[in-house]
Amino acid sequence: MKDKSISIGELAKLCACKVETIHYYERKGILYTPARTTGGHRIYTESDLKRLKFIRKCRYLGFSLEQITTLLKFVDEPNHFCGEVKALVMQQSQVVKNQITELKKLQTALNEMIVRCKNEQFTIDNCPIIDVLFDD
Amino acid sequence: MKDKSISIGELAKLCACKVETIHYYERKGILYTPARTTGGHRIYTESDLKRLKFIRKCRYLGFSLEQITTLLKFVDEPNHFCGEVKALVMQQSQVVKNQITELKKLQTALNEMIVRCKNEQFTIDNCPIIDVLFDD
DNA sequence: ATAAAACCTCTAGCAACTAGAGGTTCAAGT
DNA sequence: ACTTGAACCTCTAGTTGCTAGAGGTTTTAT
Repeated sequence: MKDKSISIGELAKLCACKVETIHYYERKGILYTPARTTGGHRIYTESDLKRLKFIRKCRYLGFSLEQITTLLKFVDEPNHFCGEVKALVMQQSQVVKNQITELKKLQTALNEMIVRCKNEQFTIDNCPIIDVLFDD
Repeated sequence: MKDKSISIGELAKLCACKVETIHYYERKGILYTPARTTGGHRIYTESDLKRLKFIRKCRYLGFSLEQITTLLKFVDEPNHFCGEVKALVMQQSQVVKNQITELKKLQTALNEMIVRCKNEQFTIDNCPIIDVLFDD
């Protein structure tokens, strides 16, 4: 019997998330509703663990729960092709690329502001940073 | 009279935001409660416009409304120093820097996944991307 | 005068959780 | 067997920064 049962607390620890997050995923239908003890506590299996780890890894990679739902559908249903997965990953890669581009612009703007401030003892009236922020 | 009055709709257009966003900022206390017409419509001034543009620019730069509240306090109150502003900007710069670092890691991971997929006709059972996502 | 656009307030929704109240069950130690 | 405390249960509401809609009033243009 490799399918030993796992409590929700253990599962949370193993996946580095909170118990409430697991509840939340269950409510959202992204995790299967697990078996229960007679007292009503949730009982998870290795396969639930695998699924939750998958979800958490995807979240880390920036996928939305909606995208993850799609990815899991690919996994759960037969007759899906690698290309469908690849398309999703490429889309996400593009999103991340755009985010990086935007953030680099911000970084430049912020750093320019910082170097402008020659004297930290100046009052706000003479603060070149504030001036920049007020500029159109 | 340079202080011509501005309607909320005009203000929204001038600041490239929605009317509801202005309502929201007012509720949050980040914009002053404006004068009203006898009928109850909000009347804004040039100075409100300047303030909202400041807020929007800060938002674009990634500052939270809480941080913006602090920045505006520096502006509104006397006896603040440039150094306080600089500290906030430097903090934000660091946040952005960390975000970029994280996103670059994600980008690498995603791109590695993409190049692994040699054949888009493979079914999910043979999908190396899915394998990666299931890996610890 | 009328019609349409713009405005008003209030409530609820989004993502992806997080936190808390108030109560029950489980596991370990005696 | 009993007790205690940790872990669990459900349910509701909060977070951030808006956005959308209902249902009604005011303003503006013709």
